[in-house]
Amino acid sequence: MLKLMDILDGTSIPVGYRMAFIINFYREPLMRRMERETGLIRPELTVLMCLSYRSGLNARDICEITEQPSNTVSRAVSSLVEKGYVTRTRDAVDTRRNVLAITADGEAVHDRVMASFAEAERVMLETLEPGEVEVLTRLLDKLARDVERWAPGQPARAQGG
Amino acid sequence: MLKLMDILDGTSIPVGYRMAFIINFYREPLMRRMERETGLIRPELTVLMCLSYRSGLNARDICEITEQPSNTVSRAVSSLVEKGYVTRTRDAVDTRRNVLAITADGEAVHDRVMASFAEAERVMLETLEPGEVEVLTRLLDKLARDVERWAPGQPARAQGG
DNA sequence: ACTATATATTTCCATCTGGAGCAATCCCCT
DNA sequence: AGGGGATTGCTCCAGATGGAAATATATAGT
Repeated sequence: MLKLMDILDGTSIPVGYRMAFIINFYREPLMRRMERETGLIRPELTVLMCLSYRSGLNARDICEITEQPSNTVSRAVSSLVEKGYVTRTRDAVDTRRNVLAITADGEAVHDRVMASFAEAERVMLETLEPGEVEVLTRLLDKLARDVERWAPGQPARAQGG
Repeated sequence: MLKLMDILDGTSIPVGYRMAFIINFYREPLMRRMERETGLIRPELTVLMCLSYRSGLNARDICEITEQPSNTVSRAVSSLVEKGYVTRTRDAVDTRRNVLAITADGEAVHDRVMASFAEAERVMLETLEPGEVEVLTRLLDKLARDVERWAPGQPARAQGG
């Protein structure tokens, strides 16, 4: 059966296409499962990840870290507050700010989701030798670290997964 | 400045996350530029790519090749027909079918878009040694070819880029 | 103190996208 | 020939998402 992968085989974007292809089959199903099982959607996970890494950020900080638009972050935060995964308290000094913090429930769901992603990655990488995984990681890291140079100015969109 | 990449550094999904990160900064800006400059959106490019590779497919074929839902393909085809990039003619034998073909204009815009993607990839890969690019391509291909084993049953969503 | 500007967050609106279901057509079997 | 199920393509609707504008608050300059 003809698959997109075969069509792409002949194109002049061997790396970009394979990566896009792999990510489509890695991230999207995981996102769907996360949504089904936890009710979280992508921007919400992104916010949880940021707050899990560093509590006390505000929405603006998260916008800058993740390069997501402010309305997306705002919605995600509101939803997470409703769900009890995040607390939002007005900053006494600058009352424009809302200081955000992850709750114990939020940490729990975050850890659960991340563990399932890790497991999916483990399965995906079973095809490769340990040495190959190491090389792949190193090369991807090199590209990712260099993003400022090659990314066309404007940032990306969705994160997570 | 703290970036998502730094947060991800500590997670247990080193490969998936770096790939997602890279793709976000590679594909999404290219898609935006394509939309701005040619008026095409992602599913439309996907259809053009299929028809450029093999003319005479119908919408169902494209659904199966790209694993996109039928309504997405249907919309893309209608839009492409309106734009003059694709022709749609009822199959005389099976009048349920619409036989699709790419036009000269369609080929032209397809080639233009793909060339710009290739150029972006070239720039992105400048960081790596030629040998590294080769290794990276080989490893990604290994993963992509193995997708049936590790992908969680249900397919992905967006293609292109 | 007052105005102008900057910043944080939210709201409004338009678009993209997928799921479910529908209408037309075809194919197989009797 | 005709009925039942499969196949093709499309429409309806709901959700996710971003751009731009609106709102509220803070800060700087005079």
